[in-house]
Amino acid sequence: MRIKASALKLFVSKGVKETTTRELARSARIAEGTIYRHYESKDELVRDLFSGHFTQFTSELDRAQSGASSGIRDKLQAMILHMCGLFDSDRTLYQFLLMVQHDALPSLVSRERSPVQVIRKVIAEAIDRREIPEQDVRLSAAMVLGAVMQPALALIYGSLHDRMTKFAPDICAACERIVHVR
Amino acid sequence: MRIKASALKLFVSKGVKETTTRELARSARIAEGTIYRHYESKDELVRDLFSGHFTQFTSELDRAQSGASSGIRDKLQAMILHMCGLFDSDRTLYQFLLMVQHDALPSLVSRERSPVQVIRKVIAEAIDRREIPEQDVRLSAAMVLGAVMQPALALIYGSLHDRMTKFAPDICAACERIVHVR
Amino acid sequence: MRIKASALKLFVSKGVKETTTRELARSARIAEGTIYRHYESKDELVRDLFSGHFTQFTSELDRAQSGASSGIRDKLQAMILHMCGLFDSDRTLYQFLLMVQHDALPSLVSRERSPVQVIRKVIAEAIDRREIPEQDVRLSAAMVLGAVMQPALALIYGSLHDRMTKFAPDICAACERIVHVR
Amino acid sequence: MRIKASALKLFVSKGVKETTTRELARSARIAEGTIYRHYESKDELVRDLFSGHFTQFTSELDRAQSGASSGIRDKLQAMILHMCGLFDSDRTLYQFLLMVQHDALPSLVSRERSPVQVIRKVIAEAIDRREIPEQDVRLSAAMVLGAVMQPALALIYGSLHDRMTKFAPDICAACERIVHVR
DNA sequence: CATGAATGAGACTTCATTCAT
DNA sequence: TATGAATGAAGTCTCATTCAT
Repeated sequence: MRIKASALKLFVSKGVKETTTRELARSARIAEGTIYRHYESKDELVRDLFSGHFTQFTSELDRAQSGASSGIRDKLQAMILHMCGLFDSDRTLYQFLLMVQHDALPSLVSRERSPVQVIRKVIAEAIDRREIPEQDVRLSAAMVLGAVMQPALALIYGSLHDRMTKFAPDICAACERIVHVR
Repeated sequence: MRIKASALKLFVSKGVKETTTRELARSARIAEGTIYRHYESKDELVRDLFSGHFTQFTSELDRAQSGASSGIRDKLQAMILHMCGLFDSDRTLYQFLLMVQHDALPSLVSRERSPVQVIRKVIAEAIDRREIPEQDVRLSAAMVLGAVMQPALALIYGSLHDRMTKFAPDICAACERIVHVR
Repeated sequence: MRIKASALKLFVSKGVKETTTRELARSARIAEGTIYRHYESKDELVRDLFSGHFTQFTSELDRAQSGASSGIRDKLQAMILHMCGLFDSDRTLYQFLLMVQHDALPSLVSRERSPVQVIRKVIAEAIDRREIPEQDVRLSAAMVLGAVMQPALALIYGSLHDRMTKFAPDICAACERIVHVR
Repeated sequence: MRIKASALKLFVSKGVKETTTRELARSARIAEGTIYRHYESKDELVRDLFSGHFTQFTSELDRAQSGASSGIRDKLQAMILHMCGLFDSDRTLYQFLLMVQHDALPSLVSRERSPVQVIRKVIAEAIDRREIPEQDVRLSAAMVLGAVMQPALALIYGSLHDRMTKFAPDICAACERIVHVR
């Protein structure tokens, strides 16, 4: 729907609070009042948008991982490629997902089913399979996620250039080393 | 000063835009108008706060690094210990620094002198010294920073517990592997 | 529109700066915020009001003058009658026009097309037609305008009574003598 | 005193309401609080300033008039020269006196003893002496005042140039004709 | 379902005045 | 008596939300 797409773009580019309903309406080519036919409030729109995309992204990440062959190397690669691919194809959505970690949004998001959680699972299963040594799964998952997210930020703020997919191999290699593959 | 401390706490805990001057004044135990004897506007207060702490943090990180012996291992460790130590001693300030990367704040901050920049320098010098192989310095620095920042976020949002310093050794080890030490 | 009428009245009776948006809203029987759906700021409202009325008044004065037969006597009379008539029919508007000369409003108003300018033109043309002797047109126009404006002020402040139109004949005669008619 | 001189200048150049006590203090090279050692309030300062200068000006005008020989021609000339002289020597003060007629200041000023009142007296006495014909003294006095004030405004706003004294002879002649001298 | 002018609570800011030093 | 930081009432303006059309 046009509202969601406009809202996403505006929220990402100027922040949620600094996006007014007036701008939102203008950008979606609808009247201000019309927003309230679809959402009870601006807050509900925000919530809907965030949880929808967050849930979907988590599912996709999980699907990418489970679609890969059973080694951690392949699973890590699948997840990282998925994230880099999303960055390159829809940077706005990607940034939006990044926002979730910050602002006041984390409250909106379940800790149960989240990207980190998927990464944790992959690492935990690899440990179970003795592919990698015992380690603090939560810490490793956080570091892996960080090693993907921070380069994305660098791309966004211009200190890194090119498509993110180009960096995928190096990121994969680094993540393998983080979790002690081999 | 009481204004700065209160502002920092409020900005971190609820966001800049969602902190009103009224709350700020009440929290600092001053009248609302008094804010404006110290800062021209709320915006100026934000700017002052952000750039001040950001600059200081960057300098401290640089000092930590240069104080360490000349190997990259020691320098990485010094920087990571510094960041973990700051997290444990002043989590509010640390979170504030995290905000700088997101929101609309990055605009306030010079890309010239920033934490990543310090990390980049350390890596670049290690390459020059042949301690570690050729690599994309910008990418490596981003991944190292991510491997420190993301665990901090996990601590903040409660998926990781304990003092951050306890994780420092593991983070150091991971970062060394990221940049191919040995 | 109700806003303009209320604003005019209040600006005239208590001054621009001393009229608050709250009073303005109450007087126009609208909400304070509604003002800002019609004008970008209080300043814009002031500007709009002033320049609009000033321009219109200048045009009317010009029309009055050009509608009269070609002698300076008739033209002076037409202009003076127009001004006296306006005073009697809408004293508020007249006072508002007086304000334009003072306060800080003159800046808002073009020196190009103004009442004095119309009077100057009438005098200059009469000189060209040899109806009246050579003279400093700018000075004469100023004195003529003054001989109309000051009695209006006297009426406003109560040292002169009656309708202004009653004084028109005497004012006309005085103005003719100012510019040396015959 | 420095306060009065600074206040006069600021009030004239930007208006009373738009001059802040802070500016006033800075301009007078004193602390803001010090103003209140000399005046109970900003309002009192305004009142003091206005009525003081207004009274003094009225007295001077009266003195100028009574110092002249007994014909109306000389008395008019004396008054007009006095006003032109004041304009040329202290334009700020002159403008300030002009303000009195407008803004909300008239309330501050007695109708009893004012410049117009002096002019009225001169005209009334000339009528008594049969120098000039019967006429509406209040109207004539207003027109005379207008014929002096409006050129001053023209000088202030730049549509007339030169020193005002240069225009005095013409203004005198015009005023004589206004009141039917000869 | 759509519109968009109106609303009014509340945000940021200004400034005359006070008061401890 | 002078200072100037602090005050807080009041001003201008914003914006999510409502409602008559």
